[in-house]
Amino acid sequence: MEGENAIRMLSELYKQYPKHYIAVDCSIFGYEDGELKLLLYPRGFEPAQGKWSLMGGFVQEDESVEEAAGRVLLQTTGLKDIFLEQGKAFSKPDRDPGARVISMTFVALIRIDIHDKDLVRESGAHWWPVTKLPALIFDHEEIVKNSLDLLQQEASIDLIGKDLLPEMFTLMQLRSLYEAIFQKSFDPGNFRKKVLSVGILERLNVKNTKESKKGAFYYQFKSGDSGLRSERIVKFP
Amino acid sequence: MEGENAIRMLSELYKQYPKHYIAVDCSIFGYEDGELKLLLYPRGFEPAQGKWSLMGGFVQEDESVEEAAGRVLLQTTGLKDIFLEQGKAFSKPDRDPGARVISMTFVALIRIDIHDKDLVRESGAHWWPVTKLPALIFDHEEIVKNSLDLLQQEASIDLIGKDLLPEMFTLMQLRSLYEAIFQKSFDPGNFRKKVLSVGILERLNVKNTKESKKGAFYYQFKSGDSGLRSERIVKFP
DNA sequence: CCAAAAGTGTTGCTTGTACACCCATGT
DNA sequence: ACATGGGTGTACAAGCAACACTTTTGG
Repeated sequence: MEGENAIRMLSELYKQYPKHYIAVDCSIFGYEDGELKLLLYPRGFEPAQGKWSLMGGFVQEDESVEEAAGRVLLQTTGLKDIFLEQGKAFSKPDRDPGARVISMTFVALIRIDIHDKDLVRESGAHWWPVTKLPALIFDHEEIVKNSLDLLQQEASIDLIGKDLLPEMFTLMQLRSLYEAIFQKSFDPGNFRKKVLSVGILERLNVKNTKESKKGAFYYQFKSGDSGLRSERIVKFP
Repeated sequence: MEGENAIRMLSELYKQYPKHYIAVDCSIFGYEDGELKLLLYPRGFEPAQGKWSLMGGFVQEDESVEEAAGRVLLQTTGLKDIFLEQGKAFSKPDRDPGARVISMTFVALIRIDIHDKDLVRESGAHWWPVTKLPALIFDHEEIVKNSLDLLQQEASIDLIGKDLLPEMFTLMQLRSLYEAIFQKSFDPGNFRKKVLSVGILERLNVKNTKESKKGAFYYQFKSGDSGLRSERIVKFP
C-alpha cells in the first residue's frame, strides 16, 4: 500500500540521526512539620556515591514522558493521580558521566500524610527539608532550583494547598505552607482575606484547638473540584 | 583506575534502557504588516504531504537541546543569538508515524526585517499569519497553541518588542504588536503610559509621518541592555 | 473643515499593605 | 493576667480602566 511505503521510507530517513537515553527526574515536594520537604534517594554506588539524587527513571518505548513521571511517582510513593508539572529539559551532553542522558524534569506535590511510607522506607529514600538539602549528584541541584521556581510560580497563580495539606487544615497551616514555599512571611490578616476571596475554600464547623488557645476553624477545598485555575493569590516578590 | 571502572559499570547499567529520537521543533514568530506571523515549512512527501510543519531538526550527540534549537534557527533564518524559550516536551509514543520521536519545543522571536530572506525562500518556508494557519502535520497544531500561550505569558511579563520590531518604532506599532499577540485591543492612552512607565524605552527626535497625519515619535529600546526581566506590563486577560 | 492618530489629564474602582484592635483561652 | 494565635476592620498608596480633551495635519 502506498501509505505504508511512505511510512517505511520515513523510518529510513530517521535512521541517520542518533538516539538518546531519556530520563525523567522528579522533584517530589511534600509538607510536614511546618517545612517544605523534598524526597531524595541515596546514591549507593560510584560515581558520586554518598550523594543524593532526585527520584527518576528512564522513559520506555511505549510511554510518554508524563506517563514515565507518573510511573516513577507510583513506584516510589505508591500514589497515582498526582499533581505533576513539567519543567525544563536538562541536556548538556556531559551532564551524566555514564552516558549522554537527556533529562525531562517534573515537579510533583504530594500529601506526606497519605503516601506509602513503607515503600519510601524500603527504597532508602528520605524527606529532606528544602532549606537543608544534602549534596546532590550531577546537575540535580540546578534542577531543584528550577523546580522551586516552578513551584513558586504555580503557588502564586493557584491555591495549591490541596496537594500538600491534609483534607482539613487551618488557615494558619495554609499560611505556613506558603511561607515555606516562598521563604518569607505573610501578614496573617491579609493572607486570610486573600485566600478566602478566591472562593474555593469552605469553612467547616470543626475547630483545631491544639495549635492555638482560641481554636481555629478547619477549612477544606470545595468539593466541586478545583481542576480549574483559580485567580492569582500571591504576587511574586 | 577506580573511577573509570565505576563509570564503565554505569554505562553498562544504562544499556538495558531504550534510546529515542529527540527532535526540536521551533515556533518561529515574526511581526510584519501589523500581523503576528509564524514560519512554516511545506511537507513535500508522504505521509502528510501538502501539510505544513514547524521548523525542526534532530538533536545530535554533542549538543544540548538549546544548541539544537539554535542550530535550526541559524540554518533556517541565518540568525544567531535569538530570543529562544523552551516549551513543553511532546512525547506521545505514536505522535510521529515514522518512528517514536520525542519533541522538545521552542518559541523563537525574530525580526522579519533582518532575517535572511533568501535562505527562507530557498527552503520553501513561508510566513503565515497566526490567524490563518494552514493544516499542520502530526501534533504541530497543539504545539503552536502551546507556543502562543508561552508567547503571551512572556509578553505579559516582559516588553518583548525588541525581538520583533525594527530598531526604531512608534508606540502605535508596539501596541499593534501587542494587539496581534493577545488578539485584543488596548486603550492607546493607557498602553502608552504603561510601556513608558517600565522605563526601558527611549524617545528619539525623529518622527514617523507616514502612518499618521500628526506624526509620531520613534522610540527605541535603551541600549543599556535589557537582558534583565522588566516589570510585568500587561495583566493576562 | 473633518477625520484620524498623537499625546495628556482626570476620575473612580480595585487591590495590596501596613497596621490597629478585640476575642478566646491554656498556662 | 497575659501571651498567643484567631479574626475583623481601617487607612493609605498604587495601579488600572474608562474616557474626555487638546493638538496636529493630510485630504
